[in-house]
Amino acid sequence: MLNAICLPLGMSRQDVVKMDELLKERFRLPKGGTLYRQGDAAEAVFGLRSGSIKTQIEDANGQVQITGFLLPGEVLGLDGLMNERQVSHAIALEDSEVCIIRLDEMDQLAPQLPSLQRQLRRLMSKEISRSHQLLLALGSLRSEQRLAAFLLNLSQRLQILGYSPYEFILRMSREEIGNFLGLTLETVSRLFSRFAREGLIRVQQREVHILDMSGLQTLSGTDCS
Amino acid sequence: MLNAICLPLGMSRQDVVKMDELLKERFRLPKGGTLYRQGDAAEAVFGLRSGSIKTQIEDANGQVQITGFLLPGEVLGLDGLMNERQVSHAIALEDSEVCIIRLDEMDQLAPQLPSLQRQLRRLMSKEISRSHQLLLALGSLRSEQRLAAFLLNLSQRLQILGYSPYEFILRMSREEIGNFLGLTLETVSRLFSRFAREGLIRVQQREVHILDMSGLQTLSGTDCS
DNA sequence: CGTTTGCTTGACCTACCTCAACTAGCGTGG
DNA sequence: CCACGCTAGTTGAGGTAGGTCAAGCAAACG
Repeated sequence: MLNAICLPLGMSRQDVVKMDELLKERFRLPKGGTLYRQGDAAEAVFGLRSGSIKTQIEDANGQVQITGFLLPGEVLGLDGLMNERQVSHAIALEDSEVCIIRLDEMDQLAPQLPSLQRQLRRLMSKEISRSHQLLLALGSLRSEQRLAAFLLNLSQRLQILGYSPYEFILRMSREEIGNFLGLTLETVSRLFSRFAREGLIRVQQREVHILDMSGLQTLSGTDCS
Repeated sequence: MLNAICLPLGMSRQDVVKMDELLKERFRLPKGGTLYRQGDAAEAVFGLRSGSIKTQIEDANGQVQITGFLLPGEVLGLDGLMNERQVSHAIALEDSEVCIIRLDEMDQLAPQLPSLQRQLRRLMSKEISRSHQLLLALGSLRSEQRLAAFLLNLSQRLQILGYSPYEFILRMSREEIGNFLGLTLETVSRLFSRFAREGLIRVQQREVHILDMSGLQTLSGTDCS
């Protein structure tokens, strides 16, 4: 049941049993703790079981870009499989728990578990298209649209996890949101205030209430799909 | 020899022979032709053998974002493996030739060819970190840095293919470059003129000569790595 | 050889950034 | 428990990078 959180999709009963082998290894990560750093050896991917984690890359000048905020059930470390080196940092936004999926173990199980390979492929593909979506946002949406889309995305993912899509706690700071969306913290703050003033949301510190979901969708340009 | 272009890295001799099976299917694509469209069934990935291709996504409002310019030896369609549906368009920038790698065929070969799976994994991982890099560019670089980085990246990839890194023909319009980098065509044009004025490059229409590689590197912020 | 398409350049504008001051929580130690 | 300091967030004023609009030009194309 809980295993489903790690690599959830389309597996037979006995496959899941075999999977158990892979997922036996767990790891607790305190708030602010680093799961891995850019340059580390990458011999595993990680399934987030609880908590939340940000991933970020850093260029030669120390310029940082957050590439994702991960929620339980999501998988990280997929970008490190190219050269078995991590190319990003993964930092816990709150106390978190991950399971470790070692690649060599996975490859040993592969012949008996073709669905596992396909599953990993699907996850990687999803991450590719997710970051392409993000490119669209950074490349061509205006600030208000970016933040609206960000909130809606978060809301949706929390709903999938069984939480209310209408009220939630942001695990990240304004600065982190801004960095992620290619904006400054001031702009993010102003937008929160403005959205609240316009009755779209209610916000108090990191607690967000979505009052007008379809209003946000209209704003983000996501609704007419 | 030419097969190496399709899935090049780290394979034994006999593995390559088996690979041949997979790659027998070729396809010619005229300039402007569409290899696949968003929504198409995705049962294969494609290796670009010659020419160049752009990939782009389109949102509900028709907003387009180019996510990549592909050169020979590079693989596309990796973002469609999530739901066996293409999530992007692939359009030829010039007459091109692709080889087709069907996923079901690949999965059949998988038991005999574990390296193939690993190779695909590496390619997908590379695409993930490439788009994360791109996020960094769109999120936090200034226009001049983006264009400089773009030119350097192109130059590098062409050099790997055996072409001169100092002079090449852009296969894409100013508008396409602008869209890719999150800028307008006017800004791109102005930057080309400015780079030329400053002696960094010589540019005449789509023909680019890089005169001061390290100058470009300094500008892009890539040099001090 | 005219038409179309892509590129350049200029003038102006605005969305977002920068800088700065102020405020609210929140943890810590006296 | 309060006072203090610290960090995160808010808000304002003003500046600027890059967008928009518009005109002109050069290649490419039928």
